Amino acid sequence: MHKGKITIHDISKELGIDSSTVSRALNNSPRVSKKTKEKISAKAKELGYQRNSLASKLRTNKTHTIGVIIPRISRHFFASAIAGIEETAYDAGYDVIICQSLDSYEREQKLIETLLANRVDGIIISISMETTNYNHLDRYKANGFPMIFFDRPCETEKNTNVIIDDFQASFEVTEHLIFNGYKNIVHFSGPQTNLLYQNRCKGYKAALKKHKYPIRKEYIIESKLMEEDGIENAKKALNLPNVDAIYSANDMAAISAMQYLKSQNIKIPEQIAFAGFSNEPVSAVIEPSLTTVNQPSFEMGKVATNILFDQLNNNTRENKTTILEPTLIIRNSSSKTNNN
Amino acid sequence: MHKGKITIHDISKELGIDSSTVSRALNNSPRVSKKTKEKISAKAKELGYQRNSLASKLRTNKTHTIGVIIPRISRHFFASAIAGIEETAYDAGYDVIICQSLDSYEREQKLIETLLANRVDGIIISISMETTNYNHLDRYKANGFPMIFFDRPCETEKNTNVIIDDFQASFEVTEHLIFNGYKNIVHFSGPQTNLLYQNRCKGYKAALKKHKYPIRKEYIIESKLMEEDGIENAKKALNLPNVDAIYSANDMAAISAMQYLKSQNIKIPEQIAFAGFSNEPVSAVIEPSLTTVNQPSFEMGKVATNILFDQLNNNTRENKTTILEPTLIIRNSSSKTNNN
DNA sequence: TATTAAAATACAATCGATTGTATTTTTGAA
DNA sequence: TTCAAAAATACAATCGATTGTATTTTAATA
Repeated sequence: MHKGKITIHDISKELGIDSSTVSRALNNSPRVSKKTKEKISAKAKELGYQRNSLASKLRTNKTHTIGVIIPRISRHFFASAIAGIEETAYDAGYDVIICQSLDSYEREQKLIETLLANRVDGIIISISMETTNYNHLDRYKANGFPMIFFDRPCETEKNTNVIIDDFQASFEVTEHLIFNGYKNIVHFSGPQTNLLYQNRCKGYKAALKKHKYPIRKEYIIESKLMEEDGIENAKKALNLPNVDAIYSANDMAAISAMQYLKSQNIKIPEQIAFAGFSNEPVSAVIEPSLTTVNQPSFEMGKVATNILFDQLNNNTRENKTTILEPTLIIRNSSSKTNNN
Repeated sequence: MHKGKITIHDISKELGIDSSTVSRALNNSPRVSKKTKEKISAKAKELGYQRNSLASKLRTNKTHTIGVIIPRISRHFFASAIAGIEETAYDAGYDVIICQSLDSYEREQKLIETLLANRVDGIIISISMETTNYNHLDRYKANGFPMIFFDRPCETEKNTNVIIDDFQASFEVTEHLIFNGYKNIVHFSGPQTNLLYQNRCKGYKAALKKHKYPIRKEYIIESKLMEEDGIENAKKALNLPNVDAIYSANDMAAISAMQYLKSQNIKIPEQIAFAGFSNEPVSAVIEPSLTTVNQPSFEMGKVATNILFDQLNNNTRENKTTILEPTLIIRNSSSKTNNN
């Protein structure tokens, strides 16, 4: 048997009913009588008919598909956001195509092209760390396609962003460390080309400033915050004088830094306290458990998707930024007492 | 501006060149002169032409897309397998559509339908835990589409599977525990409808048998091995006499069980030793670090994809099972001595 | 029964790209 | 310069489903 051989025309011929009627019947159009519908769907089943979505999408110019581009699916935050996106999308009868940019600009560009070529109805994207210009996105948006940014906002003028208050969360984490008596807090920051990491860095600085602590450039270590960066950063931190706490802009780097310091017999939090960001599951398992910030990832996915559908249904392209509230999760890595 | 408005016909009109020539030029056909190609691609760029893949796929009956269905993207094993799949696929000029079944049979069924409707060239799947019949898959395969099963094999007669030697790995884990002096080993098993968990269970039993240890039904606790199951299972294990080790058929349940036991002040591995399966990253971070089995996930993805391409290119549908070798990773949760 | 409105179905064009065949243009050899 | 071969381009059908319009059938009313 050949690939997806059966078409509405096969059904049409077998029954002597025009293919337009077959199409309408399969789409449950009121223009087809009940009796005919039954005959058609019975025959469709008999022949193993499987609609060709490509043809349908081509004709209707509607794919009922949204594209999602994220840095990597293995991060809990993104996996959870995708869950939120999929739930909302499937309820609305939309399919979701998940793509990972692996934080590569080139790949992100290609993915956009592919999604464009496949005529997705809209895109939800968390831009890659490498992305510093937005030409590839502008071109897409110029076509009038809706595009929602989440987690990592897009800096250019008019965009729809769904983010958390990174500044505020970062401020709270830092202040939490300060309240617990830590004075020389190193910050592992991400690429400053990205607004998200800029904001987290600003929050850190603002907290120091509020409490009249000095802001020292060398205490801000910039990297891509991958696992290996955490170790490198930890080494750098050890070479700085008096460091008694490290606040990492993501959990990944915090975890590997902690592992490294533990291997060097440095006590956490007694000698160096820790805080991370994102609440990856592993942060609850490591000892001491890692103080971090929980982002409402699932909700973010839902919100982003709903906004996308709003824009699609009302054919508007508003440029609002929606800010969701993160929560500080205090665990054992950041308090001098009470460490079980 | 309207959606993806520019077509080859627009270019055709503007230049007074037939659309067939435009199409050939854009596909770099030798039938079009260099000069014309240049004119066309310049105009295409100028107009912001974006090929409509849907039309192309419809016409050629080739989508250059493969579908991947896995239980969940958040599992490290699957994320890593996907990396292997994507790398291989992209090198061959194929797109990949990732879908998660969330271990639901119903969802898996729908996903197959969607992929079918979108005429993917082939499917790579790790079936859901709930899946016990294969009608939805058979129907797909009956159409002559290639389908590769990985990790969780398909039991029905003729299939192409890429799996690891679960029996052997499980046997080794269990024997490792036995060698370390553990005598009453509980096994957390997954749904026995799934060959994978059957094999892991068999390996466990075989090791006990070899060393003349009794196989006790109540020592085999079956569940879906989710996080919450680990806790439940741990409670059950505590009610059994003399339990001194737990071997869980996945890391997830092992980790949550360990966390629970630790909260009950039970010493690991002194009182109860642990071993898991899959080598989730968290298993290296928990204390004590968890002995587990590493599956060559990335390689599995690559192998599965290459087999798929073989079948596509040679138009064969062989039914081989490829078995990859897992490795036992011995950490601190399973040895009575040397626990740092 | 005749007439007409409503319901059901058929016809035909279309979505955008591809591709076999036909035609025109160019090139090169005689 | 002439003509065949080769190169370049044009024509037209096609993939499978959808949809506006036209036609036929059925049902309802007078």
